[in-house]
Amino acid sequence: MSKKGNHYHHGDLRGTLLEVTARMIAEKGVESVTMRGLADQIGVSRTAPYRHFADKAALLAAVAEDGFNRLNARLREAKAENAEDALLSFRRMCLVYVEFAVENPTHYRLMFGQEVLNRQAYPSLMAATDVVHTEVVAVVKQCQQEQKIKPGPPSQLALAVWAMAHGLSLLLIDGRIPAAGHERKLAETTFETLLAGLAQ
Amino acid sequence: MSKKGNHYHHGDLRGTLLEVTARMIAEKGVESVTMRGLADQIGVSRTAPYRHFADKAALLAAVAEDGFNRLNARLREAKAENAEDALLSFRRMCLVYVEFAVENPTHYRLMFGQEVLNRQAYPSLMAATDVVHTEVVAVVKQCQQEQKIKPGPPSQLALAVWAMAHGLSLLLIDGRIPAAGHERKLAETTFETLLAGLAQ
DNA sequence: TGTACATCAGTGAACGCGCGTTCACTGATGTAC
DNA sequence: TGTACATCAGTGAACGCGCGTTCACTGATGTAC
Repeated sequence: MSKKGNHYHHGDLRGTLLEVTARMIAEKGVESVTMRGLADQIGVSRTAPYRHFADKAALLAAVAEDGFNRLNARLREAKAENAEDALLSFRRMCLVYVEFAVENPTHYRLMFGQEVLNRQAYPSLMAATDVVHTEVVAVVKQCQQEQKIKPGPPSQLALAVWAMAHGLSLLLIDGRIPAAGHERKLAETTFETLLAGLAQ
Repeated sequence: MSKKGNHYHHGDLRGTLLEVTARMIAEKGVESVTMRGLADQIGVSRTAPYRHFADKAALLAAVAEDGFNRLNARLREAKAENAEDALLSFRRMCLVYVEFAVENPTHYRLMFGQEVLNRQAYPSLMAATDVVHTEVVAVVKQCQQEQKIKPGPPSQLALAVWAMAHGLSLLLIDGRIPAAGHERKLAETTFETLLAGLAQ
């Protein structure tokens, strides 16, 4: 904890790397992230990061994983806030999802993009990714129990939801829909349409 | 047309560039495309491509545009085949869309990805992109006229469709859904769910 | 409490590579007369 | 039909850059006795 004056041992370089990488991604996109630039910006030698991450891919994988964890936390939060009403949970989760993407566009792209190839090599990243799917499936099941969503394989119905959320997020992020400002409204009506199809 | 023996003038370097780039993208992904590699593979000097494209970005934009044109052609074809039944047109177009993406994953990613930044600089690319949206809107309108889709702003309903198609395509392409082989079936049931919501 | 030593997070210089692109040029083509 | 010349698609060498990563190293830390 004696940080002052200690320029040799950084204290929490790993954490700082994750943090600064995330900030660089947010500000300038993934392609702006370089191992050298990162080290320079943190004020550490260019080889220091390699003490904490085997290579650049590993660092990006960790950052992507962090993103999934944040998204998952928000999804769970949305669910918990409306624990008594599954359908409301569902609606909130859909919106929260798109909200997250719109607020963290470059990070969202990293999470789903091709910068991290070879995802098999990062089991914890894959696990974090799976949680999204699991959460959606769970809430669908709950809605089915409350008879707000038609019967059928939950994972299949959940897929429709995820596809919609993912597609809408990306179209918004990439500016393919002129929706500046009223993304929220747009997402709402879109999900209501889907929900109507899921009901019955 | 006297191609034989003429090694100086290629004949159709522009077309060949587009073709080979598309093939490289299909085989190894966009990141594998380099101006040098392209020239080498075609057997032309490394500067020759610059006679036809201002820079790499311009080449990729042209390839992306080509992709949109191919997709649009298939959408129109699907529509024309079922001109008498708007709802059938609609269904076919949805499936054709996902089919295209699954068959041309890397190309599809280029079309919607971040490799081509600065799309404003390529008006014809933007035009080709808009056609997708326009086509979907048109078929939605038609379905509304035949009272197969509920009333409401067609472009908004079309958005739900596009988002679903886009999201499903990407999830499939990126292997985030274990669906090897039965993508088609999966897409069908997913779109049916959406369609149920669009009906009424 | 003091010392010896293993451990590990840092350093700094350098390697080596592939890339996009520019430059001054040359060979082929097509058109005007 | 033959020649002069503008045009344009090619060439080949080279520039210059930023990048990820390796190497042999050194300074700080914590633990065993």
